[in-house]
Amino acid sequence: MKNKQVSDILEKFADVLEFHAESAFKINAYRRAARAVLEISEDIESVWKKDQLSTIPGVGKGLQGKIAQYLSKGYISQLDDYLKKSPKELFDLLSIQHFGPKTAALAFNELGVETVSDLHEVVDSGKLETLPGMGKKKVENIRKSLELREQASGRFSIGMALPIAHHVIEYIKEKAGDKIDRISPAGSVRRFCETVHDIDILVETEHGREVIDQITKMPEVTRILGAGETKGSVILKERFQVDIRAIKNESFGAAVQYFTGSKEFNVRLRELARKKGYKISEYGIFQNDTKVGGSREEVIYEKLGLAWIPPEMREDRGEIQAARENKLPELVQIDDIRGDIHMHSTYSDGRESMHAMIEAARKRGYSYIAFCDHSQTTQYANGLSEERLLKQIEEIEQLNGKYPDITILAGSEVEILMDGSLDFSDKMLKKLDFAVASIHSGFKSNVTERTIAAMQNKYVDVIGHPTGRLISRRQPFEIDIEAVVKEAARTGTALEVNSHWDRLDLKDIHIRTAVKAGAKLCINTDAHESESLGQIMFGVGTARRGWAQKSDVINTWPLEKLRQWQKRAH
DNA sequence: GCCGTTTTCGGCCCGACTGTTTTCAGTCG
Repeated sequence: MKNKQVSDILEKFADVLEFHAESAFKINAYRRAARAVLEISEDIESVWKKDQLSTIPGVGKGLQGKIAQYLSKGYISQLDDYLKKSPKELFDLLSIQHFGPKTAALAFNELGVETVSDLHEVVDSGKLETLPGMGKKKVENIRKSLELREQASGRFSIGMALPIAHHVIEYIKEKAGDKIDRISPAGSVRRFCETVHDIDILVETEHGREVIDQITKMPEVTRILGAGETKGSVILKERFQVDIRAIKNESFGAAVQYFTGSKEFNVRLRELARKKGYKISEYGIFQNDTKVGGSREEVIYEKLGLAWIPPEMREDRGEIQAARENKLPELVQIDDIRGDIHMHSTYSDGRESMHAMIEAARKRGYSYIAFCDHSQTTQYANGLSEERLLKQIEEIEQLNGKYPDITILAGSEVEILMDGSLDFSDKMLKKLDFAVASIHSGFKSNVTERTIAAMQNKYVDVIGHPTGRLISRRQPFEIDIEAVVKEAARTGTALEVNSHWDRLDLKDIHIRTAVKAGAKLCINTDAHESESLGQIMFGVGTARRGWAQKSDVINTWPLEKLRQWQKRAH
């Protein structure tokens, strides 16, 4: 699957064009195409081989040729020509804040700045400051960015960001509750993106300066990037950037809409607004310079003739069209989840007893759960032998007697072996209520075929974390999602949406593919301690980003329906 | 470079902030 590589090279092409001051519209066309390539779940190489590159939105004649050249030869000659006339570390240079393409071109042409360390040098020597249009403050900003670049690391997980956002919101409510009205997260946190760059929080207040002053006094603040009347920006714990904006009542809805994004979504929405004779900004929606809305987000959608679009869908993936036709899906919600059917206990590598996990599940109001501890070949995770699994089944029977308000299912996270077989016999699997089949080794060997083989087993209900990625440190398997999804729909096997913040696997666009194909999903936490059951919200958020409805998700169903659905039932 | 329920040519989202200027360019979101 080379979609990521193709997308990256188109982004780089756009950067280079920007450096060489080509038309902004042309640059934008490259970026749109880069994004579109990433959005399709089909392998770009097979699309190309079928001669269907033109079906990708934003890919016309010119880009088709470039993508084809990249896929067949591994380079784009026109890009290479540009690169010859560009700084060696152009892409690193452009990633520095306040050092955009124009400044980079100036520094390259006048001072021969080719690398980040060249830039360090001309900043320190004062040479940069001598260039036309440059001054003390500009150079100082660049110097700060260089410094920050060394400590801050790009994007971090929604699993870390959301609790921080909630913490900041609680802090503001506590310290300045009397000065604020509404308060909301915005940006990628509100959209439940899998990773975020910074945390945006909007506050409705008439006392912007005071509220923002409060934020800068938070004990976790390690650096104040700015603090004014309408905007404050701080770094928490040397890592997380939090931007707070103080908004007046009459603009709050427009601001929440605007700062929630995504950028691509906003662009589309504004295009539509323009066509309908409106103009929208973060201050409101205007008709002939008269403000016709702004306090409430919903009004903007109403004026444009759209159903309100849930934040998780705002990615310019067809949701505006759907909202126009009143065909938005009714997305699955966290309260729809009736049970978590992939969790671990001290039987394998969980940190808490079954008893503790059950108590936590009851607190969440679940009506059923399944223990799916690791199976015998997963030695490193203290996987269960048949003998120990039988013992666990027995204990679960007793626990069911003890807890009449929740049904505890005996399951296993059974291993998909190198040849596609499972590491428990059918005879053993038959004794269980539920089975999740996963791959934990042999990441590079026939993953698609092995997964398909596992789905053909009548005792396998769910494929666990189907692509195996770890967001912070491991690439997904080379797996043919289209093929897996098709087989999942055909065999009646659900695909897991693993809620762990570092997995979120399946990811949003794959979920969308699955839903379209009629495959079922199962949103689980894979919890190894009771506290992690709360992570279900990240799985639900990701499923919503994939347009999943309640009916698509098997663990929103009553237990009876779930049992009926299982292959083993017929 | 892409695209078409106003267009096959002429459009392509919007505004704030900053710093450098004396009317605006660059950067960012």
